[in-house]
Amino acid sequence: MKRDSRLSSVLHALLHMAERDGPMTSGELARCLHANPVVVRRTMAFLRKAGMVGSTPGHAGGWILTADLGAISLRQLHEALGEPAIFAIGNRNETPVCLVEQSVNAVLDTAFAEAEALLMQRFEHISLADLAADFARRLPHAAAGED
Amino acid sequence: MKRDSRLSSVLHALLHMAERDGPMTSGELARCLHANPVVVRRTMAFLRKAGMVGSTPGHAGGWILTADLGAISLRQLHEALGEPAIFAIGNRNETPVCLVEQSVNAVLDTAFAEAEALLMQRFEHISLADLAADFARRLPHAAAGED
DNA sequence: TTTCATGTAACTTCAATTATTACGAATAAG
DNA sequence: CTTATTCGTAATAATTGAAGTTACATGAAA
Repeated sequence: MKRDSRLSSVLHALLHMAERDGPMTSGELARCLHANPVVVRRTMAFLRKAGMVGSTPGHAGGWILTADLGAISLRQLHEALGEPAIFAIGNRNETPVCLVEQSVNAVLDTAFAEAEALLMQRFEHISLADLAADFARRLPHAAAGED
Repeated sequence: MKRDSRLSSVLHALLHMAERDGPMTSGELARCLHANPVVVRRTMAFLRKAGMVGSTPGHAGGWILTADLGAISLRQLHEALGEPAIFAIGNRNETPVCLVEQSVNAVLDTAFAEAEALLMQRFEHISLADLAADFARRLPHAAAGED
């Protein structure tokens, strides 16, 4: 299965945008992410709908942050992306008639729900500002290194 | 992405086997699971390698449990299946040069690792016997209903 | 008006499980 | 011994959703 890396991508993109004065184009972001510009636009469109970024076409256009780094949590980003499925493991049949399978589903659902709740709780308390701070700690007082 | 339902499948299969005196054929299990007999054999082969079930070919052959229900935990089953990826979400690049992306990966890895640890802890303490007990509670003292 | 850049639609590619077909090997019944 | 049954496994398609690609329309600024 191919894993969804959009959350990882937008975090990377937003942090690069935060270190930039003007807008960044899809092409520039794509080069940072080693990705495709169309995919970048497609993914960033989700964040635009959520009011986190803005885009302007034409000369000197591109993408800019429209919210404070401290006001954007990983959870909000996950939601902005449409809350994609977190787990690659799931029930074979979500609405079984078989009582045995109902027991199996109930037990697995409970365990996965607990794990998801923990993850969302963590995501809730991590903001882009936290990530930026972590990045600053990694900088060995060299010039801001791009990728 | 297509979700992996093998853990769910083998739980369902093992519980049906537990309620049976003799062996169950791949065809019978496939009918229970609404699945394909070849897929059943392929999946059950993992559990055979782990010593949880046995198979015999030919007349009156099929699959039998070779371990106690209380001795098989969800965690052991997950391991027997080769510990497939749990999350459908992941980093875009696992070995980034970019310091920004390293921060992103570190933060996400930590959160996902915590969620995985919780899930594995739950799996460790849930046995097939627990599932069988849950199933018994669901039975409205009707005849053992098959699917 | 020309040039960038976004906005999208319409594909193709990719990855991993699941499904299907086919055939060989082993076991037990007759 | 022959036959029916059942597992073992290889080879190939179907499936699903993200990611990549191509193409073109739209909008903004020089």
